[in-house]
Amino acid sequence: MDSEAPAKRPRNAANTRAAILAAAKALLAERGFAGWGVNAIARAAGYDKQLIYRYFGGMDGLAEAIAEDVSAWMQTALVRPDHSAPPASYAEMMARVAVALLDALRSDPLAQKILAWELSAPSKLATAFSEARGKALSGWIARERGTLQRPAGIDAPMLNALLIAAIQQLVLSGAASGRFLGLDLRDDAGWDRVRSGVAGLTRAMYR
Amino acid sequence: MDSEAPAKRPRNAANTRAAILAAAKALLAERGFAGWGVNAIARAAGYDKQLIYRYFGGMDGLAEAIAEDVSAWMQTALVRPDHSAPPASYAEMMARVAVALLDALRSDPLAQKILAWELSAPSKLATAFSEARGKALSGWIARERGTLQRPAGIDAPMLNALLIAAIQQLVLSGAASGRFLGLDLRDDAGWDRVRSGVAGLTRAMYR
DNA sequence: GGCTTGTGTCACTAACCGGTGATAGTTAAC
DNA sequence: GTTAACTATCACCGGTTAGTGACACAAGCC
Repeated sequence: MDSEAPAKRPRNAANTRAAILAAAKALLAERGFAGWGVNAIARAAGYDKQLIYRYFGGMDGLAEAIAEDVSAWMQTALVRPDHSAPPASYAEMMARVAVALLDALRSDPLAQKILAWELSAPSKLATAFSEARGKALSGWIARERGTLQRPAGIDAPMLNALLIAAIQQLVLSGAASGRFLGLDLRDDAGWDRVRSGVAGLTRAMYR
Repeated sequence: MDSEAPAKRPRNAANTRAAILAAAKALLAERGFAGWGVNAIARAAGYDKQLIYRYFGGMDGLAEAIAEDVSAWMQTALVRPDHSAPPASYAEMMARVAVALLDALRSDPLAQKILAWELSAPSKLATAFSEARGKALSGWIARERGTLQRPAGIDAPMLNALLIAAIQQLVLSGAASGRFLGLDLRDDAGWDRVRSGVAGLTRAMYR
């Protein structure tokens, strides 16, 4: 019976730091940034909040650590699946990138919460993440583009920004309320419609 | 010298109610929903928070009152300026609607904060406002469309939703951080670029 | 053995939050 | 003038927050 023993954990600063970081990320992904603070995180991690100050220097440092973490993950996540045929045109390439971004965002509640945070309040985590995301995205597009000709006479960066903005907004709205204007974003059928809409829109842009 | 007199205000329930409502809206528009609560609102309005409970039944009622207020305003705000020529094509119509929506949203911090709130947490104010906004928008488009032919073979509601989603996201990002991906949204030059991008995109959609 | 360093917990503060009951002051009806 | 209803304020409650100082314990070093 070890039910009475206070569960002697081995003391290890690295492990503890990682556990706090994981708990902070999980809490942010689950419940968003409302009520995201030292008390809740320490409680969820099972450690005293004092350790958040000791290992991260407070919430700001913790937020930075999360931003680094997520950014690093994103750099590796945004890649074309091996051996898939390279895109035949700029329009085709952007259509693929857009749909891939949509699916990646939709399956990542943590990124959603950070994006929503970005829109609600300027913060260290938000801006750091925003810049990292921008770099990862443009690097991804540049890699995918390869030697493809960018269409002439068109403000392609602007159109791409509009496309990505639309995707972000739809993912955030879908996660928050399950719909956007008339669209039903609660099940895969709705998202299939969005995917084909995004693909069609991209081709129309660069036709 | 009335500097010592406690500024005897005439007692008037209607005035007080309006003052509280105005303070609540102003506070929400300025600082967003973080820290938006009875204490801050009562302090800003210059009345005791008890009156919020008496006149609105609490924060929920106050939020509903704001939603009604903003919805009513929106119904009247989304109209084509008098005597402007009716649009010649569906594409032209949607381009105008999109740019008008962009400008309207951009000049309304309160609507921005409510939209951002919608994305962060489901709430009565958010959902009520969301539905009202949807109705106002579709009504507006229907009115503007008049007898124009909707393009065939195209999922127009989907494309319009993407367009509006992009606009919303850009306005929110611009207000929060002044930029989106590579775009600079801090001054009118950046927004001019967005406007022409939106107009071009709309025409490309419905070409 | 003793001692230092690192790890983790506890207890406490001051400030804020939403919410409520009692009370004072004003107005209006009678 | 008296009384009743309305308007507004105050003082407090329990709970939560961020942040800090003091303490207990473990590991390793000498």
